[in-house]
Amino acid sequence: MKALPTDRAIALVDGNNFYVSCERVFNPKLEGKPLVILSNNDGCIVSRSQEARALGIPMGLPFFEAKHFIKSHQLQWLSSNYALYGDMSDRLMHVLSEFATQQEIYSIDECFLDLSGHQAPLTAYAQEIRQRTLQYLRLPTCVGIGPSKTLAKLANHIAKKNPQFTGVFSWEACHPQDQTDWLKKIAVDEVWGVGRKLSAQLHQLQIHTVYDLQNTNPELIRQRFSVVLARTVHELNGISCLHMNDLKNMPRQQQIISSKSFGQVIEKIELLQEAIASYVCRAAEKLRQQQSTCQLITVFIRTSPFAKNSLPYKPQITIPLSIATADSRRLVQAAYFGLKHIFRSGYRYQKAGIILSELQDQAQHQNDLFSQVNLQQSTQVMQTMDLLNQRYGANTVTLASTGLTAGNARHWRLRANQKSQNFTTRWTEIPYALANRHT
DNA sequence: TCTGGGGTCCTAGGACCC
DNA sequence: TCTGGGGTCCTAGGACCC
Repeated sequence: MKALPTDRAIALVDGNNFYVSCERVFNPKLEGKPLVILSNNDGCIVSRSQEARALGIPMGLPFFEAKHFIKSHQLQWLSSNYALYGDMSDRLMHVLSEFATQQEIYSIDECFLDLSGHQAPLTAYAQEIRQRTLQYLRLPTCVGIGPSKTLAKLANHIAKKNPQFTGVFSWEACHPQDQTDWLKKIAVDEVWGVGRKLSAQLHQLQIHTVYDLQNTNPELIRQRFSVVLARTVHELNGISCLHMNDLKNMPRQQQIISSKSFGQVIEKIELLQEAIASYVCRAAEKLRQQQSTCQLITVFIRTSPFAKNSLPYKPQITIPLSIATADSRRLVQAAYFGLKHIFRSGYRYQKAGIILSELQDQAQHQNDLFSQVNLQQSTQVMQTMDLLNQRYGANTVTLASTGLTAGNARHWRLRANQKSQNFTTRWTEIPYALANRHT
């Protein structure tokens, strides 16, 4: 039994049931009730309150399989409201940023903080962090602290599952024998980077607990699996291999995806075209926001993987662009070209999407000598479009190809039957008392 | 009837070249 | 006509994450 090193300290802070908590901030009536938040299309359950978990509702469950709880246990449900969660996330990250010199935002509801060099005990400091987010934003959080990111994640898991720690667990504050006990108690599939497939294979090698994996030769793991899992073994031993990517040295995003399931299956290419065009427009807007251009666009369409009595078909095609671009019109053109190639009639399509990749910095843009495209004009048109949409709301101006059919008639539109208001991002929807103050 | 969306990284294998 | 190995680059697909 050897103690984990203490020279480095990384904290993982994350919001408890983040989406649920965001909704409860603005609707306290939801407090103490079983509540679930649904994915796009009201398809799956993506966030559950403690009370909903207690009913045995697992993460990711298709909503229709949980609907009976609405009657039997007054289960409350909401469609997801990403504008709200995104905005609350920004606020949370800002509050947390004040507690460390280095912060890496890892997902909408969690970030790493580098606490190396801080005075022990770190658990007290972590409690302070929790108090602050609760006081400023009414968002409950948990904190896990360890010498590597992987151990910090694991510590966070322990903090969350064991109420006696009141939301904070730190390896450094833990006796070496207790450290070992925890590692022996936790299943290997809880480790960050070990998913379903890997854990099944690890079980075959008699590696069942975190402790087992920690004490396997990383070289052997590298040969049998990959460098990624070997790195995880090092991390579990307190040797930090995954470094902090804070905002300053954040690598640029490498691809932008926009895809969605349809409200109902569609069979006509015209409707697919509308959907694809609107996905391209959204992705291209993101592309311009980060001041990039792209060189490749991938289009994919697919039938439902769950449909029992129809053939599966899920083609995709990647179209190279002669010049890197961020012009929605050119991207839509290319996407249509691809769609025509892969489309086959007679199938019931349930989902489509596009991926922009080979992203480049707009500044390094190279124009093709032989191209007829007037770059400057293209940039101006796109800038104007983005500006109008920013000022007057999304989709004020868009390409005709995204469908001129009146709103609800668009078959491919999402279902979102029960969405809360945009409490923090739209003047017209912020809570009354607050709105009054500003008028 | 109803089953999410948006990312990252790595690897194996094919094409091509010398 | 027969016959080789090694390197690089690219892509598709798989695994993982939230």
